Amino acid sequence: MTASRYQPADIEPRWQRTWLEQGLYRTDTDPSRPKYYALSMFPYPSGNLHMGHVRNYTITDVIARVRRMQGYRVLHPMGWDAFGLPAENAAIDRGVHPADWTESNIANMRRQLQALGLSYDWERELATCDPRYYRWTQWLFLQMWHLGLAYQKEALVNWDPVDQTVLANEQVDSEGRSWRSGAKVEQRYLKQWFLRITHYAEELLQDLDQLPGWPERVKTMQANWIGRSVGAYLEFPVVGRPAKIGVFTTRPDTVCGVSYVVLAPEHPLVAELTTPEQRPRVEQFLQELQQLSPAERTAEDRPKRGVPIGAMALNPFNQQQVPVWIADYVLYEYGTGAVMGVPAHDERDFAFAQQYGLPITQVILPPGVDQPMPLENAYTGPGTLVNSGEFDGLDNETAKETITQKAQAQGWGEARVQYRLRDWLISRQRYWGVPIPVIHCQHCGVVPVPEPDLPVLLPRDVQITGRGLSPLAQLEAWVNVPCPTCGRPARRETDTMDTFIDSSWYFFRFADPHNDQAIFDPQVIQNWLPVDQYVGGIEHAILHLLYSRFVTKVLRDRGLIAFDEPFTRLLTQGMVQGLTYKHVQTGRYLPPDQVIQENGEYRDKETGAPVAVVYEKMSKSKYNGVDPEQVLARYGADTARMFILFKAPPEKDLEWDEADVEGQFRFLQRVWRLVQQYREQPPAPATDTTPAERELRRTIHQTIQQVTADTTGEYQFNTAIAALMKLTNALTDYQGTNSGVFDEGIRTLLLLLAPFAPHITEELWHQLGHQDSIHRQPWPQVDPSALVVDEIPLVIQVMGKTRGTIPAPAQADQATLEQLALASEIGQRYLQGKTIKKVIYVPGKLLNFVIEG
RNA sequence: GCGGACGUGGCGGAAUUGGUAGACGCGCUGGAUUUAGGUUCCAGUCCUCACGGGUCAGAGUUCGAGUCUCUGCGUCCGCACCA
Repeated sequence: MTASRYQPADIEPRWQRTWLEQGLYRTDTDPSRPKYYALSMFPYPSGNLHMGHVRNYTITDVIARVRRMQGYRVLHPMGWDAFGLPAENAAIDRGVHPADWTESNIANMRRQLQALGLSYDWERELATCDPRYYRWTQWLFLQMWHLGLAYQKEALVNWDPVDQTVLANEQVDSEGRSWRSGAKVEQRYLKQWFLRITHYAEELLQDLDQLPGWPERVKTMQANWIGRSVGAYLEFPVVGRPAKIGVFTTRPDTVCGVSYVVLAPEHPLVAELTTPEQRPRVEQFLQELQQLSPAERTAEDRPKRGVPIGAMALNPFNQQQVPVWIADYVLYEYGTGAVMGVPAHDERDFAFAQQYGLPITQVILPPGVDQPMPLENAYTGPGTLVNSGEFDGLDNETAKETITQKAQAQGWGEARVQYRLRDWLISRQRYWGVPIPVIHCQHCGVVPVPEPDLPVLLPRDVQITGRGLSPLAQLEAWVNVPCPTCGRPARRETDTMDTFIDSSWYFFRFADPHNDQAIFDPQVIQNWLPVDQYVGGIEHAILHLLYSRFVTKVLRDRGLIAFDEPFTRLLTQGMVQGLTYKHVQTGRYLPPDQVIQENGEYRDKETGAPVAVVYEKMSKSKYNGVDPEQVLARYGADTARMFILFKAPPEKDLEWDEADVEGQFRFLQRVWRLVQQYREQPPAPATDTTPAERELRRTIHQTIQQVTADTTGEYQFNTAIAALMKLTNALTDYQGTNSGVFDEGIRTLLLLLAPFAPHITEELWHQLGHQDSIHRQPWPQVDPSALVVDEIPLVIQVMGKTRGTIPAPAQADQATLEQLALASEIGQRYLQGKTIKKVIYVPGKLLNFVIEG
């Protein structure tokens, strides 16, 4: 037996070693080439790669490899989002230091990534927990501090009473429970650090239009998150007191319909304005609210509750006095934390007024209605003003402007744009994060750590118990420092930063990863950024992607970069789902070995209960995970990559299916055998090109066209691979001799397949006698002349119905083709004796005969 | 409730954007090779014996609709008292 077998376990590690030794994927910095920056969202080093990672990194790797072959200098780096809570949990659960735990996880995952054959430039690797990196995270924070974009304030935060720690909003589920302990979170007032992302709200919204390469869905989510509303700020003086209640409304046109004013329960004016008679009721109400989680309090199906606080407010537009209430449906964090209640024209106010018997005054008449009628629901549509004094008769859109202008002229208010976006709370009372580089001095206040003193190192020797204060706060030796300004005893900030800050600028650092003089050299950034193609999960549609856009704009305003947006194209890949068994009745998940199949039905092995077979996102608790290492051991990296790219388009969810994995393995085997047979075949002397060869050559160049389009335009790796399979089939079916065209076919197949299956193609390329790496070869070019055909199948339609095709000369004109069609069997059958009214001709494609009757 | 996306064979998915629906793969069926095979190869595989009919259902535009418009049904995702 001469033909060797395809054995990925042999060839893959060998080539991975060679590539690394040769520095094959070191970043090409030749400035004469166009740049391409391909980036996957870097992972949290949890210890093991999962299939989601494999999918993400394979996609970006193919893109990077194609661009390299096309002559671009490609930046394709990898690093580690290495700070975060799981490391502290490991310390608590197993007594490992977070740094050691993280380091060994990184080592393992780096090995796993290398086993996938990903073409990273490992010389640019970075980890956010490295002081050489987080020094610049601290520097970035100080820039924001100097710009007034970082500040401290008292804020309501989520407090987990079991874990004794603060949680970020995203770590609390929709029922108000901690993701880790499952405890109901409480609201506490704590002094926290914030970044003023709201300063950029308008620009973050507007610049979404600069991003045609982003999925519409992500842009919509960001726009909703920013939540721009146009309206007015209006002031209601409190009767008998100097205080004024400011409200934000999108409906200034309804101001004469105000029948009460509501403050959020947390509003500072509540204490000041509550009358002695009302105080007991108010305090009881506030206490009741304390018992509820934020999620419970704001649940929409909950009846709205409130109490009057005794004070009256004056509506300056009609001089009416209306009561001031507090109610649970008013959010302190949005707008001014106070609203005007217009029951007739706002659904929430309507419900509230009905419940408490407050007056409902209609001030907008729907079109075609000429006098107020009792309302069954709030009327929120357009109309004409009534009961509004001087504004009666105005259409309500005009009235919005007129009334806002009057408010402004009289000093009662102004036009205002309000955003839903809140400032970014970055304080974390945790150990494994970047220390916030400030010092609190009794005499000088908050003093930033001077830049030469950076980094503020995270001390190694700490007790991590998950109880009590932040671990850093307990390290007296670390906390106590002299004030940088006055030299007197002062204390370090003991909060660390949200890890989303670490990841909001890492893509800059990859361009200049070893710079120890600056966060980066602006020249180098200009040379590589923005990121041309960013790939990651949809779960970051808002958080990471919004934060990164914000930081980019800050750096731009600081004069360090000259562009507005960090990621030109964004691809959000779909989930990888596993075969999942769950009880039909209970929805409980079952391990595969607990399930038996009989007569096509799936049942619980023990109880016989019916079991549903579905695909769901892979997770330990669902017993549906597939370990990448096992797949690699069994089929090799090339098969895993091919499967994951072929099974579904990149944005769609992907169902892991062992049978399809084997299908890909079979395909690579076919390619292997094809090349082995080709090697054994003696080369034939040159002859005239046969029709079969012309046909094959056309297939070759159609494949080049298809694969090129699918890997550089709209990413459709599944159809690219389908085209490669077709080419393989065509080469296998080719009955001719070992001709020049066949040579071209084999060579082109390997070159086009190389970005997808880098190992087998490299091996076969060398077996064919090439010395240089296939991954350094230029990308095949389409020869337009190869696509030209002599004869086409012309589609014949009658009245729009396809009746078949006839072979026709490609160059023939319409009249000739019509003659051919009429003379053909199809023409005889369907057109004989009919009157042809009209003929539609699509050049090179079809003839459609429109006939009488 | 609001916003977005989507509905194509037994399954995953194709269809140059208005021009032969079902590429490619999985699965399945039959055959061949093999000591054997969960190997490989060959043939077939939308439905129908056929005429024909088919892209969730219904209507519309068009010579022609999976593709465009409207209505309905269904699925998925995001937001959810944001004034």
